[in-house]
Amino acid sequence: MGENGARAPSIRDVAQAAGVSTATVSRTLSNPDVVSEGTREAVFRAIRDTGYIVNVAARNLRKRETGAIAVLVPNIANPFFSRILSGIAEVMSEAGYNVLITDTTPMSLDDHRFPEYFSHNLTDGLIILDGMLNKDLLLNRGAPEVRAPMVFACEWIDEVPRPTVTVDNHEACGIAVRHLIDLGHRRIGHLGGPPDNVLSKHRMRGGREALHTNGLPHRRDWVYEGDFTLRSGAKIANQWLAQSDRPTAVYCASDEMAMGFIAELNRKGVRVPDEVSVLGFDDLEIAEHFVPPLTTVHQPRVAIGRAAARMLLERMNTDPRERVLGPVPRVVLPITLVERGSTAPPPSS
Amino acid sequence: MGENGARAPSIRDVAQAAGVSTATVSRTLSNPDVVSEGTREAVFRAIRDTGYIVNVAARNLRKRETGAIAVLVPNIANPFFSRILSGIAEVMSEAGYNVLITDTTPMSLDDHRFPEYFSHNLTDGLIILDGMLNKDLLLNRGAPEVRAPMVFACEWIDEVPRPTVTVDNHEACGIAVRHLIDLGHRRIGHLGGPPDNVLSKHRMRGGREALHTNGLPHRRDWVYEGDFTLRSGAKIANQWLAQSDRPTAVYCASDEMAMGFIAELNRKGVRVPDEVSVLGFDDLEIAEHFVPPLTTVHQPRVAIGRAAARMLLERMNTDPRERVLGPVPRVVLPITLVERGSTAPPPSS
DNA sequence: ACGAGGTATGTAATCGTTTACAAGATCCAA
DNA sequence: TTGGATCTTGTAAACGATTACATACCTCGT
Repeated sequence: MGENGARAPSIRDVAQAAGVSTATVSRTLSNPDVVSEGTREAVFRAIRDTGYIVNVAARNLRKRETGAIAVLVPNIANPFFSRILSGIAEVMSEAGYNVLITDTTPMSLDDHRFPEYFSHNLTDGLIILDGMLNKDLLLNRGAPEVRAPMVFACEWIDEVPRPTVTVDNHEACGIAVRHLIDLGHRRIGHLGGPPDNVLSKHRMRGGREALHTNGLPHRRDWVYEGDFTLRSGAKIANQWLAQSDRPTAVYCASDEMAMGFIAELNRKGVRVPDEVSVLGFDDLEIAEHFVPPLTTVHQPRVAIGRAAARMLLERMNTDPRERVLGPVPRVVLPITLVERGSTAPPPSS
Repeated sequence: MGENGARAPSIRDVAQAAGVSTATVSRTLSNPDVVSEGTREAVFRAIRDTGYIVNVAARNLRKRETGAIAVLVPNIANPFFSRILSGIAEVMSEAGYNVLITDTTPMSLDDHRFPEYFSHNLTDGLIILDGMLNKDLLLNRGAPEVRAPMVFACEWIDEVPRPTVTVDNHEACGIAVRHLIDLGHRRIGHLGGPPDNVLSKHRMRGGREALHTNGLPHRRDWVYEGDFTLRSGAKIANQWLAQSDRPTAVYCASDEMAMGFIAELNRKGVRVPDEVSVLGFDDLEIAEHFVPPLTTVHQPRVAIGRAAARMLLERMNTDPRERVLGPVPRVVLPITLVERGSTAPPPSS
């Protein structure tokens, strides 16, 4: 690697240039008030002259903290996460922390580099948005009280008991289904996410129970397996079209699937909501601007981010022993159904 | 902070448990082949038993490299960036690097924490997707040969001479406008991005020149100022509606604006492309699934990410002196127009 | 004039690794 | 048996900051 003699100026160079000790330089930087005015000026001038930037690695090593947290996102391509990240960034940067985002998808690193994230010296804490991480990696890594505290948001892993911020996915889908029933639908299907995903499971079950409660059938051939993406929504549209006996309404595990579904139907000349009602989940920015505007379950995404950040902050400030022994807080944020244009009474047929 | 006696096991603990020196442990980890089989096993066992995780801060300090790069994104909420990030992550993790993403929006850090990113000890390199960063912060920070190499992608800053990966925005908008002209449009408007953004400028000018070349007017009241977002597209729709003398086609500086524009018109009962043609820019995932499917300028986003990553890798491997003295490479990737359903001949009126 | 109390600075240990160098062991050819 | 190679391991010096502690210098009341 391009190693040659040149080195970035260190605190020593600054000290020398300012005619003081390194301790004084350090103090000037971290606590300007304790040094005399003359010294302070000399040090700042020396910093400017030398072009000094603190060596973060050295500081982190010595202080045993980094001033940064990491967010592990399953898929940055999913616009769902962006607002959550905003919420996190907002609270965290106010608290003086840097926020580093990592996509867990390309993590072939998994076994190698991954554990280092938990080592309390790359970051001071972790917010995990990915419920599919290897749980052994998360657990079997030495005493938890010496590891960086972590909290789950949105998704979680049942076997890993950590603080969690979620919405009531179960309840949400109950509300969604009830909305469709209120519109007069009796034949209700579901576009689900990947079957091994926690959210998929809860969303599926929530709807199923609501159907049961209302004496409606939960038909196997009316639940379609997708993966939260636009593309899978479009694919399911074709499955739906191919059926002779179809639901008149579907509720989806994500807005993207709902939109992919609608777009593909549109292309095939089937109008939403005239011929079939579609109900989304997430309330992405675009949902309101889609054609037709999407009826969907609104998740308070910024609030989720903020809550997760605040919870992490709190965990980072509690004694590790207590953190391990104490209860595991869980906060559940309220969702709301926002009715727009993609749902309507079933075709009178 | 929750500091108590407990400490994560260090390499010393492992060495003791395995009955070897710390040097041997270190070697076992970084280069297993040089130690004898017995030792290797003992060390690995000790690592397992103690739950040891390497202290990244200490390693970074000593090795003077971090094995990570940072990507500075202006706004993660913008789905445009996601595929670029995938491209970057792909080649970077293959090269053994971690990718850390930071949103520059909430960077009140700006003056304080920000420069540390350039200090070659938080990351080994930088990919900057934000052309609005403070250029003084980027430049006036000591000798460039001791700072982390950086490359721009998508956006850039003229005053900061660094390698760049872009598309020909100017040309792209020429093609866009020509497409509209070919369809028969003579009254062509533009939804632009923030006026101080590099991309906005180039996209605007490219279209204007094509209009000139074809003897068509570039009317001030037909260029609308937005900020790349859905919301601004919707706002502009209302401006358009309020005009008595309107363009019959608009080309937009982003897909989001195009979609916001279309959705708002739709809500007001104006159909696209029947009454007005709309041409986007970016070719987001959703563009194809929008109703109507968006005609738009396709940016090879994954390729952009890959190219930027490869370029950074190359810069990180060239001698710092040479890097500073040598030429500044620029790669321009080809764009294509993808014709879908949001453009059509003007209303016959 | 003296000591207490306060302020400003310096000295030096420390954080947990990596690695140049030295040294001990083993092996084999002469 | 001896003298290199070759392998394996240990010793100890970095890396560049922070901070507990010591020290020197003032100020001021008595």
